[in-house]
Amino acid sequence: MKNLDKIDQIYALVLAIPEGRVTSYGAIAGAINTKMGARQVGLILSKSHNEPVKIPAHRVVNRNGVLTGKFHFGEIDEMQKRLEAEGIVVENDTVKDFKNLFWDPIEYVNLFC
DNA sequence: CGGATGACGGGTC
DNA sequence: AGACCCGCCATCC
Repeated sequence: MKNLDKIDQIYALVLAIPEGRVTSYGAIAGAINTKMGARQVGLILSKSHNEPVKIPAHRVVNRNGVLTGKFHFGEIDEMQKRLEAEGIVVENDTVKDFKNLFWDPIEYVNLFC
């Protein structure tokens, strides 16, 4: 993890999010040893669609469980459809039962220490 | 080089 | 609960 570029660390964590679970931008930023904030994580993910590797960026929402990145998936409801395809209930652009579906990336990082 | 911008978050009221 | 402000920093003119 340490030798990877910050962007690769973000990608690695997002790729590690299990199906049917979600996390937040701030949680990812906090799990990585970086001075970057949650905002930068969102900025990186906004470009992730150009990457050769498929990044499940739809599993990343903001701290309130709101699908703030929905405008970057082409179709306006593409993000929501991908989440619902994994069994996640989305109501009014917000992940239902977000607190319970939340996947903390810090636990994943700790496995490699 | 500097100001504006943004898939954010924490704090305050 | 919800509106608001302010710090954050990579990126883009």
